[in-house]
Order: sequence, then C-alpha cells, then structure tokens
Amino acid sequence: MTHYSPTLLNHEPNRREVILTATLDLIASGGVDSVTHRRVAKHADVPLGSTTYYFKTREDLIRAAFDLYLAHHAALQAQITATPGTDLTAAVEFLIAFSNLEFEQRHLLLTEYEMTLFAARDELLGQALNNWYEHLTDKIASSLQDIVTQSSHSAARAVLHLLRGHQLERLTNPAEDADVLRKRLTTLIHAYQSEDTP
Amino acid sequence: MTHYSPTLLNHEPNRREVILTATLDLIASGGVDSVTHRRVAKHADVPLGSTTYYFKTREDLIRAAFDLYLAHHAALQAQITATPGTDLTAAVEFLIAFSNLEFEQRHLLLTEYEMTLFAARDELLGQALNNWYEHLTDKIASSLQDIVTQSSHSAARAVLHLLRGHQLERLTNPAEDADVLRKRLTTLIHAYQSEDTP
DNA sequence: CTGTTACTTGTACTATCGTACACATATCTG
DNA sequence: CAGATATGTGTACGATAGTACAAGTAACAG
Repeated sequence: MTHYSPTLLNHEPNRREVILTATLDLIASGGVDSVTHRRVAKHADVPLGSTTYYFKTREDLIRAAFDLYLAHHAALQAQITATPGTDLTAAVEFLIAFSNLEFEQRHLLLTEYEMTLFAARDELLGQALNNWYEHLTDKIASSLQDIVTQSSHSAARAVLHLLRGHQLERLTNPAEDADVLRKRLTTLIHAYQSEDTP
Repeated sequence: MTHYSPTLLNHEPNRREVILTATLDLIASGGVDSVTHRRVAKHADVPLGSTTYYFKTREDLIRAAFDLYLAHHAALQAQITATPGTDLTAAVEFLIAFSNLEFEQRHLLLTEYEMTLFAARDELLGQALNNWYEHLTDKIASSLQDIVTQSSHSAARAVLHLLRGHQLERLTNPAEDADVLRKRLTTLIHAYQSEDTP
C-alpha cells in the first residue's frame, strides 16, 4: 500500500537550508514560540516528513536555524568592514552603518533578541553567542584602534553595549533613531580618547 | 448532576494576583512560550476554570502578568532611590546598586527581556514599556543632575542603554560582572561631565 | 428574604503538536 | 548490476493545547 503518490521525487540538494531559512522567517515574524515542524514545513513548501527527517526534534531545528543566522550575519558584516576609518567621525559612521544593517531590517533585530533569549536557557547556543560577541567586539575594536588611547577592546565592548541598549529600545520606540545614536556614540568614544579617564 | 464535589468553596480575595504571580514564575523559568492556562493553574494550585475565568485568553493572561511585573519593579526601585548621591562615585554606586537589583535575581532579568520581546509584537504593552523606560530614565537623570554639565536626561538615556547592553550579555557571559560595569559607567558619565563634548 | 451578580469548578470539544515509523525512491559504492 | 545508504513522504498515535460552557456556591443590593 503506497503512502503517497510519487511519480517524481524532488531530490533537492539544499532542502536543509531551505527549511532553516523558513524557520528563521517564522522566528522573526512570530518568535521562537511560533516554530513548529508543521508550520515550518508549510512555509518552506515541503512535506512534514521532510523537516523531521533533517531535524529530529524541535530544539535541533531551532538551534540549527540560529547557527545559520550567525553565518549569514557574518557575511553581512564583511560588506561593512571593508571601509575602516582613521578618525572619530569615520569610526562613528562605520558604527552607524553597522547599526543600520540591523535597523533597516527589523526582522534581523528581532531574530537576534529571540536568539539571545533562547541562548540564555541553552548552554550550547549560549557559548556560540559569546563567541559571536567576542568576534563583534574585535571588529569594532579594530575600527577604533587608531583613535582611542586606551585598550580599544574595552572601548569596543562599551560601544557594543551602548548599541545593544539602543537597539533594544528602538524595538518599541521609534524616537530612538540614528541621529540620537550618533551623538551618544561620539560622546562615548570621545571619552575613551582622553587620557585622564579613571 | 454536579460537576465537582463542593462542600466548601475557597473564596479567596486575591486569586487573580496569585495566578499572575505564578504566571511570572513560569515566564522567568521557561519563557513566555511555557505559559499555558493549564500549567499556570497547576503552578498556582487553582483549578483550570479559575485561570480562564479571570483571563479569557492566553494573551490577556500574559499582558496582565507583565503589568504586574512593572508594578513590582517600581516598588523595588523605590528602595534604591532613597539614597541619591552628589558626586561621580556616589552616582556610579547608585547605578551599580540599581543594576544589581536585577543581576542578583536572574529571573528578574529574564522576565524583563521576555517582556521586551513580547512588547515588540504587542502595541499595547509596547507603549507601557516605553513609559516605563521614560520613568527609569527620569530616575537615573535625577541622580545625575548635580554631576553632569549637559542635559542629564540625555546622559541618563546613554547610561540606561549601556546598562541594558551589559545585562544582555551578562545573561550568557559571567565575565561581565559589576566591576567591569563600574569602570564603563564611570568613563561614560565622565564624558558627560566635560564640556567640550561635541 | 429575594433576586442579581460575582465567583468557583469540572468537563468536553476541537485543534494542533512532537515524534515515530513504514514504505518509496534516489544516489552511491563497490 | 547489486547491495547499501541517504533522502523523500504520508500517516498514525498519544499528549497537550485554548476555549467554551453548564452548573454549582457565595456575596451583596434592595
């Protein structure tokens, strides 16, 4: 007794990635909660058996999706890092560009915080996220190294946190735009430029 | 035909609040996803019919729980605000105390970011959250008003964002402790003290 | 006391879920 | 070509979900 009507099977080479992309879509629009095997399958236009084949459990699916997100984001970063600057204004503009990268596509921002919250309760992803943070800090630090007098790494960490807080509020408050951020970043970095910092 | 065996009914006056407290417990430990009428009922030790009586839908329940959280948090803040300082060191210690308020009880931190993410997709709660942010900013601004030369409100916003970013990373990275935060806050506020800020 | 309203509770209905699994086809290995 | 392995697909099962609701009890207004 046949379970389905075959005639032709789609042997797609990258089914797995298609499924993960659909999963990220769902996470961005409805949160991690909204991720179910069935919904993902429907969104990716593949049968249910296909998602459960590649990802045995729901958690596997979510973890893998976030891994893909980190990879995608790394690729996006590469576009920006190409043009480093050597003075304060240029550095700030670099950071603004970096921030806009996530601003302009709200779903990136949402995905990121969904991931952060999920990682807070998932040791494995938590570690991956820490590595990612470290990586981001290094990128920012290298854009600051010719500007600040003290450890550019520690300055970069402060910059990153200021950015995160800004983005977090931006999720619900549109008044927190790029102009406001620009001023704050300038002030902060300026602080790391002067040498009398305690 | 009786549906249950009555003999005595618990006519508790604050069933509603008991239910909401249980809901917040669940949110902190397992996230918004883990909130179901049945789980809340079991955790609060009330029958299922009780939670659905007070909160018609799951969303009502979650929204109400976050409202209660905001009220509780306001009460906690009051304990701290009692002792304002007039110099940089005192102000930083005030902020550290404020931050520890949430650090030391990880569940407060988790609840807060669950709320933020939920609010990002819920206009109503989003507005409430913005008001709360504004309120927090005012508190911080008043602790800075004798210290910074420029608008203490704008300085407070930067401080709040730095704090948020720090807490967010702290969720997965224990290296981000109070000492690190203290240094960053000092540097940031110092920047708002000097007058040559662009 | 009487009617009205607020509260309390068990149960039932329908939907959806994760997951397991048998079966079919494609690809690969040798 | 033949066997092994990877991939694809439909279906089934038990668990859990949101929500509705009838029927009971308490509190209260007049």
